[in-house]
Amino acid sequence: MDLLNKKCIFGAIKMYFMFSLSEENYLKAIFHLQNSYKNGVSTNALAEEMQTKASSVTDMIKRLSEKSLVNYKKYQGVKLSEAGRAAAIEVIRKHRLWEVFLVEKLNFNWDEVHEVAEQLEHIKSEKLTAELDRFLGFPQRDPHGDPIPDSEGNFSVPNRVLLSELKMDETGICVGVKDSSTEFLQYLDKNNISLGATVKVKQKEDFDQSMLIEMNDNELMISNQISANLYIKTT
Amino acid sequence: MDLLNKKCIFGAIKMYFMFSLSEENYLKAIFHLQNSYKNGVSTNALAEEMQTKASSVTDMIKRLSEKSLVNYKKYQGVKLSEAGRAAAIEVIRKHRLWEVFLVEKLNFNWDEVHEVAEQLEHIKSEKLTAELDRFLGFPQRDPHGDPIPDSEGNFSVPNRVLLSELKMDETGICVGVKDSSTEFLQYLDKNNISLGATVKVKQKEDFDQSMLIEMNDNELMISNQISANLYIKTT
DNA sequence: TCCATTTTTTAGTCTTGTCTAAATATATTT
DNA sequence: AAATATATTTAGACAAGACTAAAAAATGGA
Ligand SMILES: [Mn+2]
Ligand SMILES: [Mn+2]
Ligand SMILES: [Mn+2]
Ligand SMILES: [Mn+2]
Repeated sequence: MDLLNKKCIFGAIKMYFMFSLSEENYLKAIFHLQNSYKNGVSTNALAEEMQTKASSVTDMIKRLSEKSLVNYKKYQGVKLSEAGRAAAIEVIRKHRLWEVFLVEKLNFNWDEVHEVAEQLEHIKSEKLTAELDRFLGFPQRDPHGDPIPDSEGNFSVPNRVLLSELKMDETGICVGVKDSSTEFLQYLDKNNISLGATVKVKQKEDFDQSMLIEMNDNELMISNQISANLYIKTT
Repeated sequence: MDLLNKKCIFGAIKMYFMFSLSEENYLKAIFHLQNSYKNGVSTNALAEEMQTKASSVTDMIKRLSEKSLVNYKKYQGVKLSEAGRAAAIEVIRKHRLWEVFLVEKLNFNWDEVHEVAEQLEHIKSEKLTAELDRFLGFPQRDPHGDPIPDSEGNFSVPNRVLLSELKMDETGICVGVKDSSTEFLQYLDKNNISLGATVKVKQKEDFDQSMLIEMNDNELMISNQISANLYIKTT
């Protein structure tokens, strides 16, 4: 092993905790997919998520497995180890903190932050992350309503449901988006749907699940594709 | 040419202005070395600056030359093209803006910012750079007194001399450091030498150029190694 | 159970950026 | 002008991370 010979801006000491940009992205993707793939994330799912080929995924999984960041048995899918989970959460923490920074301090709209945060999340400096967190006032949620892990990796799983699950006449507060794509967020902006606003389901169509909602004294008809991507805290 | 096939977070449009982390670091290094190597930066000088081998430098120079970022003839050293110079200045602009951010907003000391800025300078987002600049109030100098290029790449070459060039009884204001290493900056902190302070040369030793200076009602003996790394604006 | 389809892995190639060792060009002495 | 020393380039190898094509394993009917 010549791990210690690798160049590292922090010197040799922290070597074992440092991962490449690509490794970090895979860890993050596995973390997110583990919600849907409880007993092992499949190679194809990971390839889809990473916008790459299954063979590339297999290669990377082997490397991550070699470093004990994932548990992997051939053809059995992959799961994060404790170390892998911790590394993934650290990257997610940075991603979301930077998103808050971009929106709160640099006049970015919530639909513009993701791709820049994808770059910033890989900056390596414990002090930077800690100070950024403090500078932002230890935010609990990112601009899309997702929880921000603290420096220990702890975060509260938000108590929320999808708007599509609400029944007629139920109300709640819009607290997050499931889809953070530019397209979806721009649709929401255009239709005055924003986090923090109160929603009421005025009508619900059995056939296609489309619903008429009320928001800020405004009525709006939305399809299931929309309501299934909005998180609501019921009141 | 399959430039357009490369993955790029901005899509294909900006391809021709995007360079790899390594390419950017080489461009920056050449830019800095051009001050001392007016008629071409030598391979060895570049290898020394980049902490790598001469053969690796030759390889990279060929790639940069292929992309018209440098002008290169075998054995003749290398010079930045206009495009290469512009790219280098853009990276330096980002580096210095981030250094200001770290010191002004995130409680970093001026001896801690460099290695983090080395990472942040490669983040690609025009909006991010522009907004960071605005957020910081369009600073003219970084924490080490170096000029920050504006969005057009223009910067004022500061009117300053080295403290070592001052004669007995001359005074000035300390406006920058030539060496930004942690070690040097910590020495300065320890001895209460900071940018903005007034200096007076009280004595100068002909033999070794060491000098006795006065700063904030304090007298201090410094060697030539120190005085040759402090920039002074004479008053 | 056996066949067909899908999923996953392997084998071999490519690019970027690095390295060592060897060859060649330039510079400095004598 | 040689001879020597130094600087630079070439040749060949390697690692990370991607790809394509082909092989092998798992899965889901009939
Ligand atoms: Mn995001
Ligand atoms: Mn987000
Ligand atoms: Mn710096
Ligand atoms: Mn600086």
